[in-house]
Amino acid sequence: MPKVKSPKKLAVLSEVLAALADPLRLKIVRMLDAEGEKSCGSFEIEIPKSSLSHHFKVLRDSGIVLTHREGKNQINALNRGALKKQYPGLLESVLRAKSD
Amino acid sequence: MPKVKSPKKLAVLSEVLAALADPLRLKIVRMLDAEGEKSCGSFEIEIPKSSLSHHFKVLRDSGIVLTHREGKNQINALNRGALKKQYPGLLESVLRAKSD
DNA sequence: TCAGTAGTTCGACAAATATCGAACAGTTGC
DNA sequence: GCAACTGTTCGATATTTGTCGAACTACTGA
Repeated sequence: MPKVKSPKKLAVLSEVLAALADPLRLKIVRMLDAEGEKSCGSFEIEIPKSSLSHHFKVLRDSGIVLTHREGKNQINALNRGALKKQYPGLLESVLRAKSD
Repeated sequence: MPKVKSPKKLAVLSEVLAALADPLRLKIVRMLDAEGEKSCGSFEIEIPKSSLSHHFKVLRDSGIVLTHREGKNQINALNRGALKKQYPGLLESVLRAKSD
C-alpha cells in the first residue's frame, strides 16, 4: 500500500478544469495560494454568502480545496499534494497566468 | 513591434479552461496533439456533425485550435505557439494527465 | 439558555451550454 | 450546372450552472 500523502483525491480532469473555469473561483484559488489558509469570510469578495458558499462547494467537490473547521470558521486550503500528484504542473500554470 | 509568432491570441484563462473542461473537447485536443493536423471528419467520434461543429467552435473561439481550409476540408491544429506563450505549461499538464 | 457569528442548504429563478435535425454554404469533379 | 462531400449556421429544446434570499446548522461567549 502506498503511503498516504494527500487527504483527498481529485475529480477527473474535466471537472477540475470546470471548477477552475470561473473568474471568481480562480480568484479564490489565487488568494489561497498567495495568503495560505483562509476562512470563507476572509475573502474580500462582494457577493452574497450563499453564492460564495456555492463556489466553495464546487472547489471542494472537485478536490481542489480542502476545508476543516476551526471554531466558528471553516478554514480552506489548496489541496496542493493531490494536485501536484494527479495533475502535475496544472496549478502552477494556472497561477502563473495573470489573466482572469 | 514584436515579431509575430502565433497567428491568434487566446481568450482569457477562464475561457480557455472552460473550453478544455469537457471530456469530448479534451479528447479532440489529445488527438490533435498525438496525430497533428486533422480535418473535423477524421475524428472518429460518434456524434452528430452539428454537435461536433459546436465543440470545434468552442475550441476555436477560445483560441486553442486554429483552422484553415484545404479543399473541402477544414484542417484543425493546436495553437501551440500562443498557448505556450500565454499560458506556459498549461497544455503540457492537461495532455500529461490521462484522465477525462 | 440565548444572542451573535460563520457558513451551508434549500428553492426559485435566470443565464449559459449542450444536443441535434434541417437548411445552408464552400469546394471539387464530372 | 449539378451532384457529392465537408462543415457551418439556425432554431428548438434540454441540461447544467449561477444567483440570491430565507431558513437552517454549528460553534462561541456571556
